[in-house]
Order: sequence, then structure tokens, then C-alpha cells
Amino acid sequence: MPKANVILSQCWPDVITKRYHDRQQVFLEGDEKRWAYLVEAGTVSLYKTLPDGKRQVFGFGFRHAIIGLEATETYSLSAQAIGITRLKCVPYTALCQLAAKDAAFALQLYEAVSAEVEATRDLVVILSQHGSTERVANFLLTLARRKFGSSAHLIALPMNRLDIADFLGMKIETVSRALAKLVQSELIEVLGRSKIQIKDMAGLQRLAGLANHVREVSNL
Amino acid sequence: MPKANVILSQCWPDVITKRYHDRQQVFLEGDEKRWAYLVEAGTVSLYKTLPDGKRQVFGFGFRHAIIGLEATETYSLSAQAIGITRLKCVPYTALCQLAAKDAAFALQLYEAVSAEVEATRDLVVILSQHGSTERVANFLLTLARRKFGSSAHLIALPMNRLDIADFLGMKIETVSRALAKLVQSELIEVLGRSKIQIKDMAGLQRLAGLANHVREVSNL
DNA sequence: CGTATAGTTGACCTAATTCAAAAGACGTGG
DNA sequence: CCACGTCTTTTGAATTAGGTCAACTATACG
Repeated sequence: MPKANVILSQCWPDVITKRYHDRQQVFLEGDEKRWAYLVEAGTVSLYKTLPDGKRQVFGFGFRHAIIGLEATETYSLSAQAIGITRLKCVPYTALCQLAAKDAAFALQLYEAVSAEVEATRDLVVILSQHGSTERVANFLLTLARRKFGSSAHLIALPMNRLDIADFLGMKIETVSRALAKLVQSELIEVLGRSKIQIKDMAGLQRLAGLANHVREVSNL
Repeated sequence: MPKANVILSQCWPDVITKRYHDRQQVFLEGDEKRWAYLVEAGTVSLYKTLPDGKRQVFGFGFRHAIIGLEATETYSLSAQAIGITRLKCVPYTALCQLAAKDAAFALQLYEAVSAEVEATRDLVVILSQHGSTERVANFLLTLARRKFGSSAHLIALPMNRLDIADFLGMKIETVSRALAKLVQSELIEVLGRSKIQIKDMAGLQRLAGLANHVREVSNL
């Protein structure tokens, strides 16, 4: 994740910072891609809205995440701020121009997008192979891992249940029931809307995916 | 897809060709990445085997597809030939060296992997948002589209039902039932194991995904 | 403290899985 | 070219996980 900085810092000094309030749209799928973004504070949800109105969230951009890196002329996802959010904006043309000249930089883009493919594949696995409780357990563990390598037993959930549901391909009621099951099994504790305490990390990991392939959904 | 050639032809002349028989392994997830491949003939399935033995297929590499482009030191997926298959092998180091020197080439890699992200996202949408019949309809249309832009009403299915099931996140029985439904609705005709005739393209498209976003699962 | 919004819980329903068995396809050797 | 055996695919019946609809509760915010 500090890699994000490495990448974008090379586009200095054309960088400006923008602020967004809770649920403010950053961009929409299909918009002309003017900027790539680095999340400085807050969270961004990345999603597609389907023709029938359903929504699929592909990931959450936390601090240090870069957004909008794919090589497309328009954004391939929509992005919405979750909570008060601050984003560094890098002009996409600057990024492209640099990449066209500097092979090392272009390779970094290539690597960054490769990581994105991997993350998306992990999501595919979650969606098609895990049951609802496993999905939620997995999700919580991913959030926990993000903080301090592995532990961090107190997890902040900036996103609401609907965001989680749309990410994990389930309904909010099912998310709720899954959390309830985890509570009942004494693996976690739910502290208000947006905090969760992990009470039995090992147990949660066991439940999450049989073997704990060390990566999992890393679509941060 | 001719883009594949554009990319790999630049790695000339270190290219050799290998032949594989039906179901022969090309490489396994985790193997050291020595080659990237261009499919010259036949088909390759790209998949992960999960700890519990389940399998998720991420796509099928048909003629002209490139395989193993992601920037990883080991293969992130396993690959298996479907039918007699011929692959052009490009040394991965050659590819990397070229990319390190040639920004334009590195950008091509970046673009190729970006397309892969998009394809994988389409798979996510299929898996989490579509019912079984829609999934199969969608799959058939993708295969059909691949041939001559849009039409090609006679589809060859080199892969078996299990491959399809593992791709679409369902059981083979469900694939079978979905096909049966499509037959009953007079949208397709099943001709033996590995051929399907589309009888009502428009109807199939209607069923496949409400709006026909022109791309869909393009994980060829 | 009261209201609006978000989350939870319960009862019922549906789509897909599971298990089991039948039918069909395909290659082989007669 | 047909008969056989194997493997793949299809079909059927029972089960189940998750979705749906509706009521209820908790939380946050003014």
C-alpha cells in the first residue's frame, strides 16, 4: 500500500486534493477518466450498477488505495465516498504521458493492475464457493488483516450493511443473520453499527475458508 | 485478439511451440512462471483449485488468447488443455526484459491486464447477480460472439459440462437443467455433447441479461 | 427526548444442491 | 456397421440455503 504513494508521487506536481462528504459520488461508470485517485482519508466504495438496478460492489478503497488505474478511457466502475473522505487527484493524462516515456513507471502500473486482477479473482471465489457465514467471516478477516499485518481485533466498519451485502453478493438480512451466527458461536461481538470485536481469531479463520490462503479478498 | 500477436511477436525470436493432449496440464498455480503462452490451436481452461477440492474456472483461452500475463513470479492460476492444443511459449524473462526497456511494450501489458480485470469483473457480476438459466444463456452468447463479431448460431463447446459448471459457479446438474430450459423455450438446440445451435438469438439475449451490455463475460 | 434511519429477527417461499437412477453419446473391437 | 461398455449428461425427488416480505428494535442525530 505505500506502493500507491510510490506510483503516484511520480506524477508530482500536478496533484490536487479534493474533499467529499458521506455518500458523495466521486465518479460514475462511463464518465471520462480525468483523474486517478489516492485515498488519503476516509473510504471509497467501487461498484457497478446493473441494468436492473442491482448493485455489485467490487471493493472498498481505504487509506493509501489507488483508484482508477485501469487502462480505460472512461471509468469502468462508479465510486462513492463513505464518510468524510479526502482524495488526492492525479491527472490521468499526466499518468499516461509519464508511462509512455518511462518503462519502469509503466511496469508499476502493470503490476498494480495485476494485483487488482488477483483481488477480483478472490472475490469470484468468495462469491461462488463460500456460504453466507463464511463470506462474512472472510470479509471481517480481510478488514482485520489490513490494519496491522494480521491481528487488530477491533474492526471499524465504515460501510453499512448494504455495502457489505452488495460486496458479498447477498441481501442485508443475510449479512445480519451471518453476523448473528458469528456472535452466537462466540467468534465476534457486534459493537453498534460500525464496530466489530473479534473474540476468537483462530476460530474465525477456521470458519472463513478451511485453509487460510494468506491473501483472500484483498480488494481494499 | 490479434492484439495478442502484436504483444508477443515483439518477443521474437525466443518463441517455441508446444503440443498438449486433452486434459494435459500446462502449468499449476504456484509454479514458477517460466513462460507466457499464446493459444494457437485448441482451448485452455484457467482455474484455481480450492483447499476443499472445489474448482473455480476463471475463463477459457481460445485461439489467439494470451495466458500468464499477470505480473507475478508464479502462476496465479492453473491451466489445462481442453482437446488437442498447441501453444506458443514466450520466455517470461524475455517479456519482462523487453518491458523494462520499452515503455510502449510495458503499456501494452498494462492494457492487456486491464482488460483481464474487466473480464473478471464481468464474471463477478454473472456469479452474484444472475440466476442459473441467465448464466448459461450469457455463457453461450459469449461463445457465439467470439466467432464472427456477433452471430455464429452454431456454437462449439470444447469444454464439458463440468468445466462450464465450475466456470459459472453451479453444479453440472444445474447446467443441464438450464440448458433443458433453454431448449424448452425454443431458444437453443443441443446437438450432442459439444455443439449448440442458437435458434432465437434475440430471445437468448433478452434472457441473458435484460440489457445486452455489449461485453459481458469476455474471459475467453 | 423524539424521530428517522439502519439493522435485526421471524415466517414463508423459491432456486439451486444433493443423492440417486436412467438415458444418451462415443470409442472399441468384432 | 453394429453391439458393447464406459463415461457423460440428463432427469427426478427430496433437502436446504438464501431470498422475500413484514414486523420489530436499536442507533444516531437534531
